[in-house]
Amino acid sequence: MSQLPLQRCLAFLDLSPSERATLDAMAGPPTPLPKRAVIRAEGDAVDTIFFLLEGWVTSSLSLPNGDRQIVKLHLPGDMLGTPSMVLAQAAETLTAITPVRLCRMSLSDYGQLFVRAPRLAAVLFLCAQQERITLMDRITSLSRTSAAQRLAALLLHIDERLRLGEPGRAPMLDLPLTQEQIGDMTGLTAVHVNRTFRELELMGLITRRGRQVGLADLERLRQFAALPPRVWVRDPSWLPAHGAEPVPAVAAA
Amino acid sequence: MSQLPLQRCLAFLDLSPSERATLDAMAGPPTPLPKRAVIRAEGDAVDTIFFLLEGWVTSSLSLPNGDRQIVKLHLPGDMLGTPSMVLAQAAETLTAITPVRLCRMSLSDYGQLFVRAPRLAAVLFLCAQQERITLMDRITSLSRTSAAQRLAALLLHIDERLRLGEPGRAPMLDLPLTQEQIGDMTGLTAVHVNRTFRELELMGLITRRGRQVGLADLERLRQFAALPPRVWVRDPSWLPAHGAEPVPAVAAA
DNA sequence: CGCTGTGTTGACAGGTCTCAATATAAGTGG
DNA sequence: CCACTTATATTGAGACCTGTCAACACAGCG
Repeated sequence: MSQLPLQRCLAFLDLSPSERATLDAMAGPPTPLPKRAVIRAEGDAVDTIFFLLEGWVTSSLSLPNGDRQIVKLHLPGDMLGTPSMVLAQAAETLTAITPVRLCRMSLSDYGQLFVRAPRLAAVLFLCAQQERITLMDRITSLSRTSAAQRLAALLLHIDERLRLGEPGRAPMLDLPLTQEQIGDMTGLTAVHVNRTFRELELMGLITRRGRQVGLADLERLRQFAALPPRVWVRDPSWLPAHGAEPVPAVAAA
Repeated sequence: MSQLPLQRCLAFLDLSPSERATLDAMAGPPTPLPKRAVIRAEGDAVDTIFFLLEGWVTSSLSLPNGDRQIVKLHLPGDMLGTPSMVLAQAAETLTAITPVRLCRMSLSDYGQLFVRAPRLAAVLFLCAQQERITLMDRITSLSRTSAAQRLAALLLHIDERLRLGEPGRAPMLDLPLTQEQIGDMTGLTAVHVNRTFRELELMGLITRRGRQVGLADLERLRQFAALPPRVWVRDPSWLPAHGAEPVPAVAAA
C-alpha cells in the first residue's frame, strides 16, 4: 500500500478513506531514479502517468534549434505527465533533477477513477484547471515583465509550493537548479540569470550563499514580481457529494 | 433545447445521445452580447461557466502597470471560464471581440456531470489537459522564439482552430483583431506587430489585404514558426465505457 | 464632418543575447 | 586522497531585437 502523497489534491478537498484507498490500490510500487534520469521523453508513448513521492522533476519542451523550455517544475506530491494524456506521443520530457522516487499508474486504471470515484475525478479535474491558471500566470510573467521580475516570480512560486508541504518553513530556498535550468524556466540565458541574481541581491530583495537563496523581503518581492495572489477554493459547494449515488443520464431527445 | 456546439469535446470522442442531452439540459438559454461586452471580469465571483456558440472571445489577465496579456482566444464551440473554477475570484477577463452568443451553465449543474455522466466528465478532463498542452506550447513560443515566429505561430494556431469547424476552408483568415490585441497575445507592442506583419509579407509567408491574412505557404510557415505538430488522441481505449455501471470504491484500509 | 480608434512609418533607447575569458565547484578515475 | 576533467558560475564588451516616443494617414461612426 503506497499511500500516495496528495497535497495538491487535498488542498481542494479532504478525500475520504475509500477515495484514497482507490487511488493507492491503483498506484504501482515506488521506484527510485537517479538525478538526470529521463522519466519520459518527448515522443514516447503515453500509457502511464506518475506520482512524485520525493525529489524534483522538470517538464520541458524542446525546439528544433536545440533550445529548451522548462514549462513546469514538479515537486513531491505532484502528478506528472497528465497533459500528454491527450496525445499519442508525449509532448513533454520529464527529467529528474535530483534523485527521485515515484509511482506509476496505468491510464486504464486512471480512467476507471471517473466511474469508481466521481468526486475524486472532479478533484483531478480541478487540479488540471489549477495548472492552467499557473501556466496563464507564467505566460503573463514571461511576456510582460523584465528578467528581474520573472526571476523574482519564480523564486516566490517555488517558495509557495514548498510551503504547502512544510507550512512553517523559513523563506530560504535550497535550489537544486543550475542557472542554466533557471534560464530555461524564465526564458533567459544562463549568463543573464547570473546578472539578474546579482541585481535582485543589490536591490536587497534576496540574499545568496551558493545555491541557497534567502527571500529577504517577501512583501517587497511580491510587489516587485507583480504576481497576482491566487487563493484556491477550498471544498467547493458544487462538487458532487462523496457517496453520491450515480444518477442515470436523461433520455435522448 | 440548445444543442450545444461541442466540437472541442467531440474531437476526442463521439458523445452518446444521452450524454449530449444531459449537457444540453443543463445549459441556459443562448444569450447574445455585443462586441466589447465583458462577459466576466477578473475578480468577479465564479458561479457559472460558459459555452460559446458564436463569435470570438478573449481571455486576458492584466498587470498592475496596466499591461494586458491575452492568454487564450476562444472560438465557437469552446467552453469559457473553466480555469477560474478553482478560484473564488475569476483570474481572467472574458471579453467579446465580436458580437457573440453564449450559454451559461451553473457550477452546481456542472458538478453533477461527474456523477451522471462519468465518461463525459473524462472528456471534459481531457479538454482541460489539451488546454494545458496549448498553453505550454505558447509559453515555449513566447519565451524562445522571435517576434516573427510568434506571429506566425499565432496565425497557424487560429487557422487550425477554424479548420476544426470548417474542414475544407482556404488558408485565409479574416481577423477581427486589432494589431494591439495581436500584440497582447504575442507579447509584443502594437507597433512591432505592424512591422512583423510586413516582415512576414516580405518573406512571402503571408499576404494581406486589410485584416484579411492569407497563409501563402503553409508548409514554410509551419517550419518557420517551429510549432510542434500536436495530434490529439481519438477515442482513447482507457476511457470508461459509456454506459459503465458505477463500481463501488474499495473499502478503506 | 469632426472624432476616435486603428494602421503605418521613422528615429532612438534600452534590455537581453552572443561571444569570450576566467574562476570556481563538482565529479571521476587513478 | 590527489590529479584531472567537466560542469557551473561570474564578469566584460559589443551586437541585435524590441520597446518607446512621435507623427501622420486612414477608416469607421456619431
